[in-house]
Amino acid sequence: MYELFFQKFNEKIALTAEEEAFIKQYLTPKKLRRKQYFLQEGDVCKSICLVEKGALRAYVLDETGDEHITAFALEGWTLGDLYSFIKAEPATWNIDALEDCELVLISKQAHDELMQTMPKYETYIRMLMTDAYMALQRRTTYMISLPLEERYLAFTQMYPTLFQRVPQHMIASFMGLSAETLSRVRSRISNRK
Amino acid sequence: MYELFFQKFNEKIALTAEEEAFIKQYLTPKKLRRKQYFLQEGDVCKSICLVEKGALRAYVLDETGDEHITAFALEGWTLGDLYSFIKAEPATWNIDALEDCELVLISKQAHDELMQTMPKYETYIRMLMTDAYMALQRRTTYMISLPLEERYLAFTQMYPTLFQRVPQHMIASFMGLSAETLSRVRSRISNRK
DNA sequence: AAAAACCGTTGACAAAAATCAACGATTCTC
DNA sequence: GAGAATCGTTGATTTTTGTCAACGGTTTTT
Repeated sequence: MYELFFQKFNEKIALTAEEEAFIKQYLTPKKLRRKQYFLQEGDVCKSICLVEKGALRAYVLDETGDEHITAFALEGWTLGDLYSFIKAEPATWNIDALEDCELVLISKQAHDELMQTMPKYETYIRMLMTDAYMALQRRTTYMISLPLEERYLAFTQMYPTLFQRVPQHMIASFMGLSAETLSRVRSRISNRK
Repeated sequence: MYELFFQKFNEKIALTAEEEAFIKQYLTPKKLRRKQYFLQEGDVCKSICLVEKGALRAYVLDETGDEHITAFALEGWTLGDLYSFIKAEPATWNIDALEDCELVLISKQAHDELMQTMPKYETYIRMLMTDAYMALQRRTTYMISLPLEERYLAFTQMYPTLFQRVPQHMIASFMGLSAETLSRVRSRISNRK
């Protein structure tokens, strides 16, 4: 159990068997069926999760009830409404399962205790945050600076697995486009080759 | 010297006078005249900086030579091309001074040594990253989910000082809009009141 | 196994944003 | 202090994107 969680951890910071056992005490497994919520808007995000199996998406609803996808998570990725998790305020994001999922949960309490007692955990979180920030920065830079077709190609290269696995209208939403526009962007790209 | 740097640090993690003195050894002051570069695309970002006085902007150039502003920094903010800084790869961002500036620089080497030797520094950086990530996440969420007028108002509230201090066409660029469109958005907002 | 929901694409049209040009009013620069 | 550059706005036009509707082909649900 928790294979991917510790694989990802060890890629950043090597852990001894004892350290792994220590951390395991703070983790909780959770299974989620397709379409089930991991988090609903208004609730406090009490845990962040790592995806062992399956796929999640995060989205916000606008005033007309339309969904706008803000993030995805596939195997090995970590997801949560970070603002809500850190500040213990109501979440603005909804997170639900695109496929049946196996998750590893770290509760806020577990997170705080690990942060206090285990320097390696803090280092891991720091590195995770740094990587997440760099990735989001790149996404944002592409959003404002690349024309649509280049942006789509850049995103494809940034998240190749994701784009194969997730319906295109969700990719469109993630990019801030209508499904029809993305479909036309794709057809323009294939015509120009 | 370094007043704002240590003020910001102490807001997160309280430092003793000895600890401040220790950190000071790793810092370098730098003055920058308006329009001077802090970083140019293609160079490796060897330092991140905290702004003691003045204002910076970061931008990328597209294939037609147009600028797209990716970030600003006012007094107390930290800025750099993080990806380039961490990975020691050529920067994709340009950073220059919008006003005459006084900066505090942390070189990559200083950063790495502090990270190794001083747990409080790592904690500070972790918190800085976390805050930066949450802020960027909010910006990204607004970008894809809010209609233009609401987005502008949300950004105004998110960065009130910035919006007073920086020319509007740069705000437009930061939001991924043309200057003319932002001007019209603003006039629509004032007319509806 | 049948019905329902979902998916991606296309066409016609409407709405939104970019572009180009011009203007007066600062503000910088020399 | 004069000339040049920058700034924000507005109008006219073009381009881009969203919206609405329809379709055939999946996949899900029951």
